[in-house]
Amino acid sequence: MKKILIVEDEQKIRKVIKSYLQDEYNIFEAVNGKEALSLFKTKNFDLIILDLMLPEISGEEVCQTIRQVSEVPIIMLTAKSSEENKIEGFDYGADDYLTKPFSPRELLARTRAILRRSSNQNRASIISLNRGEFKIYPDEMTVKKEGQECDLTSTEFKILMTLINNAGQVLSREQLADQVMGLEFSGFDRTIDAHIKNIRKKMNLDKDQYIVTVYGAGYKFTGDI
Amino acid sequence: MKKILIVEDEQKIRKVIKSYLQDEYNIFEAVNGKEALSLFKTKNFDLIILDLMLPEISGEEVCQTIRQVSEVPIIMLTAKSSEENKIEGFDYGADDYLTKPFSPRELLARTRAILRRSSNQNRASIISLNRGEFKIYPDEMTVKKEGQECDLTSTEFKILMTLINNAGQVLSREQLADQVMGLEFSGFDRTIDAHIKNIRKKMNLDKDQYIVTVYGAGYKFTGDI
DNA sequence: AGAATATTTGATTATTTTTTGAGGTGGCAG
DNA sequence: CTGCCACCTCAAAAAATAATCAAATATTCT
Repeated sequence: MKKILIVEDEQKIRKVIKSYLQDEYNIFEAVNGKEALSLFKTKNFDLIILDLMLPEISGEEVCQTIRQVSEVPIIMLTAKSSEENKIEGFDYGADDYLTKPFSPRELLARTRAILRRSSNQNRASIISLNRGEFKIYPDEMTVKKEGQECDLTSTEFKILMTLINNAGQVLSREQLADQVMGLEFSGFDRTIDAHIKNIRKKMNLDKDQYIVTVYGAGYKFTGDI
Repeated sequence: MKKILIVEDEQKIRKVIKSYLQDEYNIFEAVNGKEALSLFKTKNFDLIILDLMLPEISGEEVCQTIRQVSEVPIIMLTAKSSEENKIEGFDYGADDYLTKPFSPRELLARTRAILRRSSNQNRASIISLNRGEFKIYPDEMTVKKEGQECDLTSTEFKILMTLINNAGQVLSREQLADQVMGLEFSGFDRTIDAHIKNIRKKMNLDKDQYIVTVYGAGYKFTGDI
């Protein structure tokens, strides 16, 4: 889960932001610039949401300090509404700006957009199995066997990708369910089995080809990628 | 090194932009529309960054004039006050737009994105589908099926173009909404569905023709372009 | 301002996927 | 070899998601 640092002195605003982001992200909080900078040194955040108006060290300073050593995306929250101030403020190296009062939903949308952009830079490329017999296109969510589309559902595809991304490792049904359906999923073991069955059937795999059942433990992906 | 032309009357902004782009690109500057057009005639730019609000000749005019003879990517800068005009910006043939005050880092990110895209595939001015059954005219925002105009609205057209520009890739409803209605849009998912329905109806498409629903994920454009 | 268009929305229906439970299968330890 | 337990399969139920529609808003045009 991606880690986001919220730097905001007003507790109320911090809380609202947190409530909107915590379902998708791992939230850390700092109430002033000093705390922010010391937290920043200890963790690798994926995004920083930074209030401009902070006690002691200002948001601008925090932003500039961080920029000297890191390219982490920064969204700045500014209370100054006059356009003049914003233009002056826009060169501290932030990636985006929101003027208070802002809509938390918009903040969420911008957060997603920025994180998408930064994760898009190393976009997953085509995965080829068995010298081209299978081709997997992560962006397109498709799998082809000898040019013919296998038509996996999104859950099936996610399970397959999880196995591939952890190739060689045995993943328990629980680990797979956590990854694919989310932690709150509390269904039966057989759910994963059913999906695995469908994947094997749709990709026409033998039971020991690529997706191997590890008796008493789970499944693992084997074979050259 | 790729050549970028910045057309902006405010020196301060021009300077900031230049400082962010000059490491990677060869920067040229114009302070008004006239200068821009005359520079444009002498050099083959890879990208033009164009302020909408210019003295003498407006940014829109500059954009239209350039578009009459060239497919060079254009990023438009628009002032917050004319936010309603954003949509029109696309009509003038801009490839992307940023609202002032904007973040220079975001401009850099979009610049890289656009140049990466345009180096891969120089977009045709007319897109033909299924050996001419459909013809799409991006500049005119029209789609014809066997010569007959399909009469898409601008939102519908933009959704279609977004899908085509990312052909093969699955785009979530949120991504589509971000691209087409902007990040501040916070409406319901069904909005996109409704537009897709209209596009399919107006273009008389089957559900698996070109615009494919990817259950649980979004939509994608498939088929030869 | 009023009409015409376009967009958004909420409700309803339709569709697809996911989950589930039961029964069958087969490996593995004793 | 035998029985147990984990796994596989299947099909039906349940849940999730998408399509469609009509009405409410918003926008644009005249």
